[in-house]
Amino acid sequence: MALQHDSWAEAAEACGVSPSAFSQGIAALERSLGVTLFDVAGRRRTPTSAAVAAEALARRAIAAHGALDDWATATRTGAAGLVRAGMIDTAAIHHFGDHLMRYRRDHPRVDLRLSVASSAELVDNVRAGDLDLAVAVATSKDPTLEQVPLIDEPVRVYPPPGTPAERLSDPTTWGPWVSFPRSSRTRRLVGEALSTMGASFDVVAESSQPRVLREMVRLGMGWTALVVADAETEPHALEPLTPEPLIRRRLVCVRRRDRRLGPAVDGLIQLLVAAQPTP
Amino acid sequence: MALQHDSWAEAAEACGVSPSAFSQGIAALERSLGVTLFDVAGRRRTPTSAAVAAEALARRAIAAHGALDDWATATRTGAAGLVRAGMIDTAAIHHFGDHLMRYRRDHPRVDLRLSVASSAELVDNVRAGDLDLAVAVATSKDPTLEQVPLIDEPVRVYPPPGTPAERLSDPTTWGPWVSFPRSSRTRRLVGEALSTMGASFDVVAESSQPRVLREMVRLGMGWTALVVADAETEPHALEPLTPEPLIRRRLVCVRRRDRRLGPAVDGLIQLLVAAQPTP
DNA sequence: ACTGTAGTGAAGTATTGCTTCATCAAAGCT
DNA sequence: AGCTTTGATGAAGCAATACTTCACTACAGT
Repeated sequence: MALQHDSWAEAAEACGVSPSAFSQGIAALERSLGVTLFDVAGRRRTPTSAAVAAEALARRAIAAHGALDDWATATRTGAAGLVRAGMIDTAAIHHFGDHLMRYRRDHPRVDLRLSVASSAELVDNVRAGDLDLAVAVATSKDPTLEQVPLIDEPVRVYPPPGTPAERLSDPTTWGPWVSFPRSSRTRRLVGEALSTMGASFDVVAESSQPRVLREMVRLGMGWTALVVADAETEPHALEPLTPEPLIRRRLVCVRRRDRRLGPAVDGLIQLLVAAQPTP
Repeated sequence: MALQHDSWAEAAEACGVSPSAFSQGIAALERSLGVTLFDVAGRRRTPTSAAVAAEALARRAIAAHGALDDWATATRTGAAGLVRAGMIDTAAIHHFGDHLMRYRRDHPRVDLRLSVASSAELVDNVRAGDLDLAVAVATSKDPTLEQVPLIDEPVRVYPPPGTPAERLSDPTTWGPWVSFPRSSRTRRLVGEALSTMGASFDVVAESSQPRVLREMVRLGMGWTALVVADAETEPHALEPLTPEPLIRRRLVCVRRRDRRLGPAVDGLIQLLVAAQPTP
């Protein structure tokens, strides 16, 4: 601004333009505003009282513009933005809980919203565009979705405590079962694996919460097949039938292929793929 | 903004430009910000989550710019601005008090600052540029100042109550006097008038306040010559020697000729010159 | 009075933003 | 499927804007 410079030419230089351009610019501004900003006394230009008021308003306008610029650079670098992420409970709690905390701490200007739900719901939300990314059990091929593998989790079989040893070795005698609700991807995978082994998979109790399934097994309601992280954690950890997993459940990061995500989302995804699975 | 319009072309029309220009403009904006604002799905353009954040910031910037515009029009019409006015006490109280109140009421966005002082001080301040206008006793010709006449005030002679009748008719027996301080313009004018009449003008008591001079006369300390509005108002109004005025004091509106005043100042001046002198 | 200098106007030029026209791809229709 | 319609975009051209350089005027300081 010209208010704090003594000479017209000095102010022009501060603006980085020639004195002539500065003069023309001020004249054009006065014309467009219809307000005289400077009194002319000899070769001296004295700012009018109107000029100081105009300067305050002009500074606010410039600051508002600069705020947009700042936001743009922050968004460009991934320091700011909106990230709508979804995770299944195991991922949110066991595998990526501290990663999420760390991301939150390192990116305070990112608005990270996490929703925990079942794989099916998460993938549906990603498809609808309500979620930017989801960590879920790998789904069938879908050309509109991109799935990058994150973690392979072993799923083991857990009989109720006190099950006779002869039943343990014969899969046809396994069951009955407690498992996730019918819509669960894991339940479907487990069911398929048991069928190929010749075992029945009659589910006598359901819950979406691994904690609840674990307690049911402890109470003798039935067998279950769970991810190790869900089954063998205290309190009341279960004893696996064998160390060998029944199947391996693959957790992937799902996102829409057509949607260009912001750098903030990319940053979170990179963090997830770089994360070593917590054993 | 394009966020609330369904089609790209519709938004372009709302902006008053061709669809092509709109497309180019958005592309340029995305390029300059370095942030993708719209996802392209088929021929559909879906605003990114970044776009809604950017829109909020952009609206603020536009509003700030509009505020400057509003201020400019307000200033142009005289509805807003800064007015630094000066008046001698008589003008501020008797002649223009209610005019000032009215102006304040009608122009709430005008920052009106009134300073009451002697004519000499006021004119000095106008000369220095610290006052935009002053209502004062007419001064000697000064090419840098413009003086527009406002009011002619009669100045009458007031003897102390109980003065012998034979002294009243003979100016050479008038006096002694109480009057304004030596720097006062009115005092000088009165002194000159009395001299030409052959009367002495020995001042035995001074005050810048007409109220005080009036009381001194009532207490018999001496004669005075005052503007009617100052002398003949209750309480303790004085009795004039004759209805004919000794002199007429001319109040003028003084302003610097070289300084371009804002419309707010012009409005006040017009109000003053249009004001009928309160009798 | 002279001279240096600050501010301004005029002419020319580069950049910007717009329009029109052409092109391309996605929807919609039969 | 094939055709047509339509909406977004790129290219060329044009107008407006903002900047530069250069010349000029008038103030200021010796």
